[in-house]
Amino acid sequence: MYETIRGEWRSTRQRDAVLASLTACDGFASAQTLHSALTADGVEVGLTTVYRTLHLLEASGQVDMVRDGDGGRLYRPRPDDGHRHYLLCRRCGYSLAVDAEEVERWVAEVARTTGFQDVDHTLELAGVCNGCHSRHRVSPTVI
Amino acid sequence: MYETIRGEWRSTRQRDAVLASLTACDGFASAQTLHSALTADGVEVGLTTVYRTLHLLEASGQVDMVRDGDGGRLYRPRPDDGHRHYLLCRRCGYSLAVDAEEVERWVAEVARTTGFQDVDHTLELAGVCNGCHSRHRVSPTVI
DNA sequence: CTTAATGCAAAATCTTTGCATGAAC
DNA sequence: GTTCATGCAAAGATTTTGCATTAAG
Repeated sequence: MYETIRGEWRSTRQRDAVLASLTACDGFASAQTLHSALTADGVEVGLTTVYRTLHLLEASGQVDMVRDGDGGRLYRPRPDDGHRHYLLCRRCGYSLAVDAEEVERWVAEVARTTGFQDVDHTLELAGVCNGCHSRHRVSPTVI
Repeated sequence: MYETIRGEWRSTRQRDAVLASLTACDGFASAQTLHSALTADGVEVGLTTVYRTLHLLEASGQVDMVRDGDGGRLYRPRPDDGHRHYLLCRRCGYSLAVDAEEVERWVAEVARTTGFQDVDHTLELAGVCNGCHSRHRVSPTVI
């Protein structure tokens, strides 16, 4: 398992590095991307540890996770005020946090009317940002 | 590649079987689930073909795809009136189509205000249905 | 006949685990 | 010193491809 049953986890060089790296690259990054970035920077962290750390960070609410178009996991440090939704650019990977208050309310309403308990939701938006659209047809990048 | 560049695709025993099987099991099914079901029914279809057929069906808008909690793909025949969103029960896999008109409008508005082009969205709701909740704690099943 | 679909086995991803070693506290 | 974290290599799971064969139109 990934977590200490309960309580704080230890602070280690690797965990600090993963979080730092994730914070550094703004936008979303996958476990593999982070691992490569770290390695490129000469920071030695096992890929396994990156995965485990991201799980921890996600479970403790310090990072957000979204899925890319192929079901892969992408992470980003959580802005600071909880649950967020993003609009990602399909071409350049640029991401924009959007205010989804309206959707939150809608979800609550759906939960109420259907009688489902513990309803949670995932919502992801993807499009082509202004920049990419004007300088039309950039070679497709990450995400 | 999966598709004939343009134009109709051929009707085959396998494709019919996949679609029939997907239609039969209401609720969502994964490629693997369908393949097992078909095999169990004595219908011989390669797993590869199931994958390819599902891609085709999705691309042509005949089925909906959602992602389960682990990024796997689940498919279901599309109800008949386009784009749909679902509320899935985490325990039993029961699924309910929900009217997300409001969300559609919200997405359009976001697209407009951000200037992003070709914005599309994924929205998934998961909770615990009434049944599962009352007969509290059923062993977690699929999905 | 001509072109597309099938199915197998093999590859490619991405992610998780077993287990011995090493680092925190 | 205990307990937890690391990292490797290996296993899993899911999805995709190469290619020869078979079936559709």
